[in-house]
Amino acid sequence: MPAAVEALGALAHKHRLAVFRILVQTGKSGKPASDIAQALDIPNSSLSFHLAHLARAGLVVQTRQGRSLIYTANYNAVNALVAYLMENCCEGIPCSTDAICATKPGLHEVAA
Amino acid sequence: MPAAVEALGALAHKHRLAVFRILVQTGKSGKPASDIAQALDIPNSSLSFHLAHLARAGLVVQTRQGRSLIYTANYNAVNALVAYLMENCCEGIPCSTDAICATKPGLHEVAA
DNA sequence: TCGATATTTCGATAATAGTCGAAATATCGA
DNA sequence: TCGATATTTCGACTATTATCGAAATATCGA
Repeated sequence: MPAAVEALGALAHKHRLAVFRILVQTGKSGKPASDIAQALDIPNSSLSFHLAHLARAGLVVQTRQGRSLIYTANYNAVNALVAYLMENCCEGIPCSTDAICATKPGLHEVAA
Repeated sequence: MPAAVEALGALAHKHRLAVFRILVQTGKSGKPASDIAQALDIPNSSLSFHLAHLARAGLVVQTRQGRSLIYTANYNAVNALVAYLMENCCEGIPCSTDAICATKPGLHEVAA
């Protein structure tokens, strides 16, 4: 799963991790790039680079709304990542494998 | 939490992710460096670099056993990472925050 | 269509990370 | 103590990633 390396690499940066956490906390309504840039206080071109990185890894989804591009966290990507990390954990000793968030019907589902 | 960036960065590499997953699957008994090197087919010096990276990030723990150094996965580090990623998720809409593995009393606990 | 707003792409530069052979360190058994 | 085994540290090189200003693209309202 080279996708897992890409997702982890996308999160392994101060600014990108901050962006992702903001979007996780915001929920399915998402935030425009401008709001995020203001929150982080970095140049637009730098933010754009990081948003593209997160999107390429499937961790965020971009949708246009007028002149703004709205970014939303993809919770399922995190679930998949954790499932992959913990796959066949611990020589068969039972572990919780519950999804962290978002995959239960009726709760804030986001396209995978 | 710069520790989260460090942990994510430690996992964001083909070889280190493979090492970590092997140790997750091995459980608390752990594996010596030599076994891991053989499984991955990379030079000792390269593996040593990656193991040190994982250890620095708190994802694996090293203990000596004779001439061998045994490495063990630290499940709690992953739990902490996921908790941090999903903190205050989704504008208060309820989410599962169960630990993935290893923090329940009686099940394969590893020092944090 | 034009000017303003929102965001991305480009290009150059600076910084960090990965690779691997060779030498160093630690432990063991004889 | 000595030779063998297990692993790490060092050093030099290459490759990848981050940064940010300036120019390009997309959308809107008038």
